[in-house]
Amino acid sequence: MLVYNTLRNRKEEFVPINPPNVTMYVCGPTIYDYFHIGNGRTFVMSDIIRRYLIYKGYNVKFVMNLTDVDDKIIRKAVQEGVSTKELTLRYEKAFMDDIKIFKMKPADLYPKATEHMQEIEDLIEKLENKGIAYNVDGNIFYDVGKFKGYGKLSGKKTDELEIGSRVDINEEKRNPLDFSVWKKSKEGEPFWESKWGNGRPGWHIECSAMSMKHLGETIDIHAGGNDLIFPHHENEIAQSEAATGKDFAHYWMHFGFLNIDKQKMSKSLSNFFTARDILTQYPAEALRLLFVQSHYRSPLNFSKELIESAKKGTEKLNNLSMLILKGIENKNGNIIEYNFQKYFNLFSEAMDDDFNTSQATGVIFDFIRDINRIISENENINFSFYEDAFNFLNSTANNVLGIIDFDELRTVEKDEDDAWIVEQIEARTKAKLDKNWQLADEIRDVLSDKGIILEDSKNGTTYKKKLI
RNA sequence: GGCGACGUGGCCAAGUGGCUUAAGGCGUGGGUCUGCAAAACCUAUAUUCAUCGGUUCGAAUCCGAUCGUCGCCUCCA
Repeated sequence: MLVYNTLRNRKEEFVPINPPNVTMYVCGPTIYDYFHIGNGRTFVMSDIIRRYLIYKGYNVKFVMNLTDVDDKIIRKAVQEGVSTKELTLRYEKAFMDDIKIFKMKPADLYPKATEHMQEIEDLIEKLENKGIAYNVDGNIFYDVGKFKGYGKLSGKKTDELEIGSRVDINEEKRNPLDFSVWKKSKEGEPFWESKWGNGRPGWHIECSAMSMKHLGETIDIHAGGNDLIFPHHENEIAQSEAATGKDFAHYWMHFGFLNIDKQKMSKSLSNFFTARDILTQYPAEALRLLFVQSHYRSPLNFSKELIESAKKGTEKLNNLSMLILKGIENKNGNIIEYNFQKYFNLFSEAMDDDFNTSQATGVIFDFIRDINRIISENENINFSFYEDAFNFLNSTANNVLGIIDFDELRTVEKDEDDAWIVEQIEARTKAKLDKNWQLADEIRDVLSDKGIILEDSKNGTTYKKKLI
């Protein structure tokens, strides 16, 4: 299995430290607002990578942090006149709700900075003792010059950065590139007591401390959005590796941006859609399909047209899935020979190549066409064929990619199984026999208005529910 | 200024030296089925991969130049 490693800008064979265990850390959201679908792309794709590792038989420990101390949080809390605690709790809850409707598998752990003050303080102390961090009047800075590996992730050379071009130079720092690991608290800001006085941790230190605490000093995979490469991940490496003398993470994975009109979707440009907003208009499967149809490292330009076309694709997946669920009930019928294994192989082949979900999705759709053809060319097919088809789609499209939700389809089928609809269909069938087309169409329209779509076939009329 | 990514059909997108006479999704034209529709299937939709040169028996794929787009170097997924 190949994984693209930002550390060396190339695909590398994936070799976990302690197989079959895999440790994975993903930089999560700052919980001061609803997350947008650009953030959502990162979360969903890391969810899919995790699920594929599980599919491959790995035992994955997956940690995603929630940043709950930071300037933006403080600013917004002041604006709203609430405590930072109250604000972050609110958005933590919203985050949990949103990932649920996005159908992500919950992380094994969602550590928060405010709950790891001791670990953070210990780590800073370690850096200070080694002479890598220095104290200027209660502010602790990391001395970039003391870590010779600085820049190895982002490929930046410290003397080539345009220092001070976009941010004011802080006179307290020895080197303008040095960054805060501990910030002295200002008037009115939340603070934690420490041996250096009251203050709060810098942004990067929390991830170092929490990753090491929950997953170990060296982990397998550390992931996040493309914009975190520098300075966030670069600084995490600097802090962690200077403290331990060990590799911090073996594989660094980064996700491409979701753009709007070719521009990065971001809070500051206010060109974003929140995930919860989009997810009231489209099923999670449609958004997930949109994401997996392109490669996780490529930029993806979001538009109404794209999500609409993804929704159409989802309908195609669901139509066959419903047929399969019904077909499983047929205990008699003709046995069909079919090479399902071929598709499992093609799927793994695609995913093994740096999680090529785009190709893997192509495999799924090839499969769908094949199965649809077989179903339309054969009558009375035995349930074992449907069972095998279900197994393939369930373990790939459902369990790994999350673009089909069989559980939901099953409940939809059940919910709609009410007498009234059946009555209407029977009335329409009778009207059709009487060649009363007008009445038949009327009944169909009434049901359609209620979100029930009828489909006639040789074996009678079936119905399905419209997607949102 | 430095670093990095990218430019494939009407739209999205995989492929990165011969398996590809370029997957898959959406759209569009034609057909099968149907009272009509829907769904599904069949079929047609790029002699071509930004442009121009080069390497090679062979290039969308490698090299060079040019044009264009985006990102990072500030908080950011």
